[in-house]
Amino acid sequence: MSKQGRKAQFTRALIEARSLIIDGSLPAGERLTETALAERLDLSRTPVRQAMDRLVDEGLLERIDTGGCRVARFTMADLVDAIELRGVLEGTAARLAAERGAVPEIADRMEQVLDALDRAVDPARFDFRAYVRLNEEFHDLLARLAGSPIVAREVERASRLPAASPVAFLQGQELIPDFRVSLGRAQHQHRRIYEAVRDREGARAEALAREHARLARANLEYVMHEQPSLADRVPGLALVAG
Amino acid sequence: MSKQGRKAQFTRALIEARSLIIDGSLPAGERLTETALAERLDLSRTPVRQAMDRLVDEGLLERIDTGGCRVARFTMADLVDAIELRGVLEGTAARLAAERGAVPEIADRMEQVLDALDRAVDPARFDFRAYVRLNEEFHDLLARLAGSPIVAREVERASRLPAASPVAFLQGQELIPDFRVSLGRAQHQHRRIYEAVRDREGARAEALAREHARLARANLEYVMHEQPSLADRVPGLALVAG
DNA sequence: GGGGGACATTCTGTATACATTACCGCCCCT
DNA sequence: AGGGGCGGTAATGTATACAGAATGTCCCCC
Repeated sequence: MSKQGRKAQFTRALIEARSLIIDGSLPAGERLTETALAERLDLSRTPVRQAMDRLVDEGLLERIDTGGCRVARFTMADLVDAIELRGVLEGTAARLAAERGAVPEIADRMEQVLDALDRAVDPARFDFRAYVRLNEEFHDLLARLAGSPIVAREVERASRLPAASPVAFLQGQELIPDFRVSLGRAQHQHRRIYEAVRDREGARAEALAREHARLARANLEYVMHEQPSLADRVPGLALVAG
Repeated sequence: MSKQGRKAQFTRALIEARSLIIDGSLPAGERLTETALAERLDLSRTPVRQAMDRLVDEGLLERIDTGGCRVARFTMADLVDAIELRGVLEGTAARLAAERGAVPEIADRMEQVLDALDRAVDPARFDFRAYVRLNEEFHDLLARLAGSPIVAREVERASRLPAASPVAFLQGQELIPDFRVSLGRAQHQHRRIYEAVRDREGARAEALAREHARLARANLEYVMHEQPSLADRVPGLALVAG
């Protein structure tokens, strides 16, 4: 048994199984048994079962009544809904932060992140990797800005739905013609969201955060309609039926 | 091993453990080990562990870094947020149903439920048990009205957060002076929500659904401030610190 | 040739064994 | 007397054994 990490086998099972599903090695709709997966990953059934439970929770697997699982089959509509939901929940986080006042330490950090994002999208010293990292931190901070663990938790959960994550399309975006323009637009929205929260404009903050999530939807639609060849660059898009 | 049910032990562990937490037998903050719970429920660790995983997911338990769990400690603010979230998500379900058109079969059933609810709150033939059952069905139908499995799933998840369920306060409500008036008000809102969905008034439907969840908040605040003695009649209120 | 039923296989759900790790209290040393 | 190390105990993580259920398969009978 591996010495590193307290739940090493479980973690490995979770990560590897998730990869298998997301990159399409396990085709959507395929039946998946504990035993088969355990053998494939060379693990015992115990950690594999836990990992499968977790993946069911994440929505990547569906339980079958009789036992065992099936790889979830997503439609475009499902991904659109997942993105919409993330927008709604981030919007709620933003609105509550505006109404109740933002947690000062998180707001401070957010200002730093926004400044850093400005630098990252500056054409003179464009830094894609920095953008990805900072964008992720922005969304994490936004989830926690209202100081509500319950809200933060659900925002983060919604971000784990397939292709709903704020970072899901950044990979593919590298290959989209004017993606730098798109990142600049996103950063503009980041600023406006924070501004609305700071100025206690709850409705505006909510609406802006929702609209911000629409960027992901636009990217989704672009990839699916204009560049289906990029679909395998975006995590989870292999799951989409048809 | 029990003959009845495919996951009888797991189910028993989940239900009994949840009861122990919700009714306060396991005080908030208390450390809870697999072994201890397994012994207490007279089960092996395997189903107990799965049940604990699930309860962590539901938010009733918190994982401890080192392994093991702690019974979650909720504040009033947490319950308020949980209710707010349910309102936001039901609002989203209602708005999307309005924007995209409601699923006809679900809308049909909803009209029947609304008629039945009218009868249940009619003072002449008031029927509390029927109200509880129909109210639950109304909220279930609302979650699915937009025809989005993703949205329905998250609405239902939010309803499982402690004391956030649409039915959480009905128990205690029996003991509140003019609770019949309150039920009538709730039913009035049910009607208006459905009406807005039917007439494709998305913003109105969303706002009404959010406001409807505020009834739960009002009940929460009433119980906590006016009738703390009722707190143990409402599932989950025993978890609230202070 | 097709359908149905008994059998075999496989899988799940549960219990339990085993090794590793964390926890707790005690004692010793300074 | 207080703090730090040390050992015992208990709990976790993982593997595996076993029984019951589900699935399918193969053969026989029609």
